[in-house]
Amino acid sequence: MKLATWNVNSLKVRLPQVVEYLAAQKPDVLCLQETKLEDEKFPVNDLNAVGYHAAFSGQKTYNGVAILSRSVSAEIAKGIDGYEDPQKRVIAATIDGVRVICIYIPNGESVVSQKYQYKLGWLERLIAWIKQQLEAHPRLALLGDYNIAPEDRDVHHPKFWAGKVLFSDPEKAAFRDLIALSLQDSFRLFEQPEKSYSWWDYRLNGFKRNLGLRIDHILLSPELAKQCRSCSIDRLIRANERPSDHAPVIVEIEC
DNA sequence: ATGGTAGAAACTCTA
Repeated sequence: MKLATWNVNSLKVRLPQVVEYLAAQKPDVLCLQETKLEDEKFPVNDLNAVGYHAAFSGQKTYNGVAILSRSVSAEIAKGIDGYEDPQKRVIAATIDGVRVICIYIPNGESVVSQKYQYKLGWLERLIAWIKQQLEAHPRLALLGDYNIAPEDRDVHHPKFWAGKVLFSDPEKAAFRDLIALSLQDSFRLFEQPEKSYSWWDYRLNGFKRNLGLRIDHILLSPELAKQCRSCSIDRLIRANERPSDHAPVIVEIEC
């Protein structure tokens, strides 16, 4: 089983690239973030036509998440249980016996911003909810744009980034809290190239200079981690014409 | 690496 995640930064613009990616990788599941589409405008028919079902939760202009899958998804749930949030950042579904949770963690803007406080509060709610979800679903995968680079090796210039949003101590602590729930960072289960990143700023020629951060992750429950055979970042997707600023991350699970 | 891109939508906000 192949599970992937990709922040597409507008599904309207990126739909042709998503269709191409589905054809190339044939993932069983593809989680999307920043679809930036109201549900009425979600391209269900285009995705059905290439063999994928879609569950989605979107809004105009900002945010928006979706789960595309070859098999029909069950128990679709939107948002974090018991947390009213007008921003569409979470969708979950059970697919082929795996609880797939697609998340778009707030960016936070900067550590002095109100949005950073929203991010930290949001993470607290997420962690409490995932703890419950793990009890209910031992085969669980948490995929998405975390907007957190967990370690120095996930950042092109850790000294420059120290204390900044995406790499501040409270954010890294929240990531460790998720790991402490027994989740494993699938990327680090395997040997990886140095300077592996999943996001590069559109500005400053970030991709060409590999000035990136690894902020897109696939965390797996122990049962799934045991069956995980590979995890990689499809960095070449970032070299497309009119690219998203993120590359997809993909895992193979033996099941 | 201390600038300024990309997307959506409206002339600005978000990332």
